[in-house]
Amino acid sequence: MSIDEGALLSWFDTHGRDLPWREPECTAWGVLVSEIMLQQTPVARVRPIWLAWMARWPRPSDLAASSQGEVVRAWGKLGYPRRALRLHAAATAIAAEHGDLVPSDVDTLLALPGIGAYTARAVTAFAYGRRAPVVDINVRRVVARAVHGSGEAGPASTTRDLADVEAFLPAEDGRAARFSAALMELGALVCTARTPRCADCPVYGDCAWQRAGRPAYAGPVKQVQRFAGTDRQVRGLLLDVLRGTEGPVDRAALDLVWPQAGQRDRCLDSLLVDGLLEQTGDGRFALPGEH
DNA sequence: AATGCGTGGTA
DNA sequence: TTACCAAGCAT
Repeated sequence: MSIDEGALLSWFDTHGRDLPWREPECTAWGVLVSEIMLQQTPVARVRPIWLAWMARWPRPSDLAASSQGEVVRAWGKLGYPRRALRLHAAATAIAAEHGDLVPSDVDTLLALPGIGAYTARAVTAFAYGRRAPVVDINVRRVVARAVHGSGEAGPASTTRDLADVEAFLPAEDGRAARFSAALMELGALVCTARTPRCADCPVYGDCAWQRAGRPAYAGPVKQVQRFAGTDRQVRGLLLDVLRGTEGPVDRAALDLVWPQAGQRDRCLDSLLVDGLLEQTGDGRFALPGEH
């Protein structure tokens, strides 16, 4: 079983979103920045930050010339701010080792910080129009349904997931890249996790899940991570204090954000270990490089 | 392989 | 309101 390329691409032409990182004039650096920002963060929240980011740092070397603190501040509340540090590190490596040009081959991209199996292939495909299986949660869900007839994707397995898509990816570079973008878009707009819009689906007629009578998902239930009360929440509150001020703050200001001293201290320490915060000579705390 | 890592919109 | 969900990565 496969996916009808013509039907999918025709649908993509009509219904694909106009996103700034899909514009023909968007650079490979712009594509890379978008892919990092979009890791676990919705398009609507990424768009304004991406626009500001690209206006301020149009090339990797521009970002590399800024401090980590400025980059973390510009990241704002996109979440998972370690991504901002990794992007800064990747930009530094690209500027220093790759002539300020984002690499185009998967293995070179994989060697950069913050770039994994998905992002490396997304950059290869979307920035350079090369053939590479691009597998994110949207693609895994579409494949699970349309190809395997399962209600949702099981646990991720890079090797298996890549092989799944490799099997039906068009052979030619440009067509493969466009096919991948369309497959992701279908998962994002139509073949959604909670309430799929099957009536609007361009591959409805070939969908294995439909043909099987839309059986309920029988695989392992994936645990939804709690947030309230976790270290993630406390780290976010601590970092938000620094984002909201210019210079270093003293400990008392950070003590206000969370009542439990033990957890607070643990989170503060982990932020220092991660390099998201630094301690000044007089014992205060600052974003990295901002003191 | 399972877990930790932010944040906010939606049903 | 709570629970789910969002273009993953590193360890």
